[in-house]
Amino acid sequence: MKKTTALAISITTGDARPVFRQIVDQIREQIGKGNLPPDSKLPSVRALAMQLGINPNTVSRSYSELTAQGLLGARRGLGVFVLEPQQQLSDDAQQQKLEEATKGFVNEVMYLDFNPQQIADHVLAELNKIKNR
Amino acid sequence: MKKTTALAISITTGDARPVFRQIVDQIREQIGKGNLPPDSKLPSVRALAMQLGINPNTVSRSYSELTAQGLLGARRGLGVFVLEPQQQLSDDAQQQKLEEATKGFVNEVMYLDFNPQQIADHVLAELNKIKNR
DNA sequence: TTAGGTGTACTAGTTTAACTAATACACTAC
DNA sequence: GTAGTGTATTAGTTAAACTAGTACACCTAA
Repeated sequence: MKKTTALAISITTGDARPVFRQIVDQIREQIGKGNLPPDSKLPSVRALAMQLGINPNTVSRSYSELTAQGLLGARRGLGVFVLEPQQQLSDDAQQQKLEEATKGFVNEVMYLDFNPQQIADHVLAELNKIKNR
Repeated sequence: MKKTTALAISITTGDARPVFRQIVDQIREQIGKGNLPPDSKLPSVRALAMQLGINPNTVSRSYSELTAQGLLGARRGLGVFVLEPQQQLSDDAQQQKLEEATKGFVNEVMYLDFNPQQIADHVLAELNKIKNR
């Protein structure tokens, strides 16, 4: 039987993001870094809920969102697994997503005392840390 | 007497961001693009509230936040003005802000079918559009 | 001095998203 | 049949966001 991979995530009180969003973001990050390879099994919604001290429905919501994004696959009676990377969005939708994300990011960093090249280099460095690219 | 600069912003229903946050972000963007040069006068909280169909307290909240960020200066009886750019954050706080913003951005774009260089180039292009850098 | 326009602050109420709790059902492997 | 798994629903609570109303302090022009 498939062994569950430990999930090194936590909830931060004071984080502006809702709890379910924090879970979504951290799991994406773990997958992106290769700490959760395809086919690995995640903790059950009840187990992760106990680990994080939250309600199983909240965990289920996070898993549902990641499933909708194509990162996870859930099977009743069996559990939740990391999927092989597969693209859910059309080319247009991806371009739009990139535009939107970039706009938000630029809005956050535009007034910092870094020049554009420094910021772009920093983004490139962080992206290059993601193993599966 | 100083003339009020028209403010080309709007509220988007369905946007996940709260209304006051949308206003903050759009004013930052207008300033960043040079559409609101230093010393220009923004609409009063009552006028902008009417323009956007929201409560003056909500506008006041947005203006307060931008004032705290050092982008705007408010004077009772006179109005709200764009300030000369000045840095509010220490070097460490700026570095931290860049790390945090980059992490969020990377989380959003990591699974798109673009390579790191493409994404970094796109960020650089958007940053170079901001005139005051 | 007054009127009109400006920002700021407070109280009270409403709305809505997020979360919890409980429960029940469907699926799977043993 | 049992234990463990995901999924869904209902009901309740909490807190953030927003509105409405009101009042006060400041500023300029007349």
